[in-house]
Amino acid sequence: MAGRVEALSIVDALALELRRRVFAGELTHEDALTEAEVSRAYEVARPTAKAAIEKLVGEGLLQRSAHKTARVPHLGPEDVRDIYRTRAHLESVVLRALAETRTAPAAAAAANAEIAAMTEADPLTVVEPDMRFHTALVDALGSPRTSRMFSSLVSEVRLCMVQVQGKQLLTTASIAAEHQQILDAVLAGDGEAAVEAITRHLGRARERLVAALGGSPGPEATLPEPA
Amino acid sequence: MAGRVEALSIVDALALELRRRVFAGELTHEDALTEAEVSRAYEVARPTAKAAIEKLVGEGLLQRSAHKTARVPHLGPEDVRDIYRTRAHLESVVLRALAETRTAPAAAAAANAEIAAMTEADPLTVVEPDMRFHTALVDALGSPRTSRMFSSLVSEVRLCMVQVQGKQLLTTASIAAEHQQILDAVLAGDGEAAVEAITRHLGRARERLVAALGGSPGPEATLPEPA
DNA sequence: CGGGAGAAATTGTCAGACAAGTACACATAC
DNA sequence: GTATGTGTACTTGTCTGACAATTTCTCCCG
Repeated sequence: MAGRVEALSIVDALALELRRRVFAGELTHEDALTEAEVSRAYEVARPTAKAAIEKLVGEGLLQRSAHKTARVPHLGPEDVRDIYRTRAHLESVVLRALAETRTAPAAAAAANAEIAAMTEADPLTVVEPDMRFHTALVDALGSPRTSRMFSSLVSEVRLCMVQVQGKQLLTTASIAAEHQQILDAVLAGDGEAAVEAITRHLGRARERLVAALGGSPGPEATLPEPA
Repeated sequence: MAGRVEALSIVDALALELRRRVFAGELTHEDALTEAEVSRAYEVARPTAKAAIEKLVGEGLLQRSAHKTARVPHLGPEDVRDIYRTRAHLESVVLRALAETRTAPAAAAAANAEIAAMTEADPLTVVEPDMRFHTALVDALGSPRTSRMFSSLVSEVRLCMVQVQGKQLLTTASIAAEHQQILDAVLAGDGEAAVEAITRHLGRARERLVAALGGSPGPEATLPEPA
C-alpha cells in the first residue's frame, strides 16, 4: 500500500472536521449548528458551510428538516436497540461466511491486541480499535456493499458512545477476551459458535448502553415507539 | 393513512426528477450529466443543479470524482453478484426473524397478487411491485436501520434492471410462485425454509442478470477483482 | 394568562464571477 | 513515428452578495 496523496476540497475538509467534532463529543444535541456560525468559525463562505453540513446530514451524523438548524441526532433507547440488533444481524451473517473459509483477518487480530494491551484510560480511547476490529471482520468478506452498510452503522455506534461519554461500560480485558472467542470460533470453522459469541458480545454492550441512557432494561422484543 | 402534503424544495424536486430519469433508463452510463446542462434544462441556477447532483451521488445513484462530470455508475458482473449476495444475506436475516413470530405483512401479499395478475407487458413494469414485495417484508421487521440499508440496495437493484432493460428474465408467474413459497414458509414459522427459498429466488435472478450482462457463469465464490 | 402580531434569525435560492483542474487536440523534438 | 510538451476549451470548486420564504422568539394586547 503506497501512501496515496489526495487533494481534499474545502467542503470535504470541513466535513471531516465537523465529523471529528461530533465523534469527539464537542458537538451535542444541545448545540445548534447554523450555517452562518460554521462559515464564520472556519472562515469559509456560507454555501461551503452549507454543503459540508448537508454532507453530514446525508450520512446521518446530523439531522435537519427544512428551514431548521442542523443538530446532532438524539439517540434514545429504541435507537440504541435498533442499531445494535442490526449490527448483530449484519455481523452474524459475516461471521458465518468467514467461518466457512476459516478466514480471520490479521487486521482484526492486531486491533484486538491493541485493546488487550491498553491500560485503563479515557473510555473513548477504546472505541477506535474496537470499531477497527469489527470493521476488519466485515471488510474481510470482500463485499463493498456490506462494508458500506456497516460503516454507516459504525457512525451511529460512535454517536451512542459519545452520548454516554465518560462512563466506562466494560473493561478492556473483557472486551478483548470476547473478541478472541469470536476469532477462535471463526478459525475453528464453527460459524454457529461465532454467531453466538458475537450475539452475546453485542447484546451485553447494548443493554449496558441502554441502561446508561436511562432506558428500561427490556428483556427482548420491545418494539420502538414513535417519538 | 391520510395523504400528507409536503413542500418540496427545488433541490429535492430536481433530485426526484433525476432519480426518476435514472430508474426509467433515460440516463445511462454514456450520458454525461454536467451541472450547466441540468441547470439549463430545468431552468434553475447552477448551485441548485449541483446540490441535486451531489444528493444523488451521496445515494450512490450517480458517480463523480473531483472536477469530473457525473455519470450513472456502470455495474459489472462483480457488482451484480455483490448486490444480490448482500441482498440475500439481509433478506435472510429478516425472514428468519419474521418466521419466529409468523409475521407476513399484508402489503407483501398484496404486491405479490399484483405480480400474479400481470399479463406480460414491459419487463420494467414488474420491477416496481417486485421491489414493493421485498421492501414490505423488510419493513415488517420494524427496524429503521435495516429498512434504510435495504432501500439503498433496492436503488442499486433498479440500476441493474435498467442496464438489462428489455430482456425479460423470468416470467411473472414464476416470480409470483417463488414469492408465495417465501410467504408460506414464514407463516408456517419455518425460518430455514424461507431462507432457502429466498436464496434460491435471488440466486437464480442473480445468475440471469450476470448472464445478461455478459459475465461468466461463475459457480460460486468468485471474489470481485479491482476494476 | 392566553393568543396573535411583529421582529429577528435562519435557511432556500439565485446571479455573477473567477480560480483551479481536466481533457483533448495540436505542435514540437528526438 | 513515437513521445513529450503546450495550449485551449470545458467543467467543476469556491466566493461575494443579495433577496425571498420560513421559522422562532418576543412582546404587546385583550
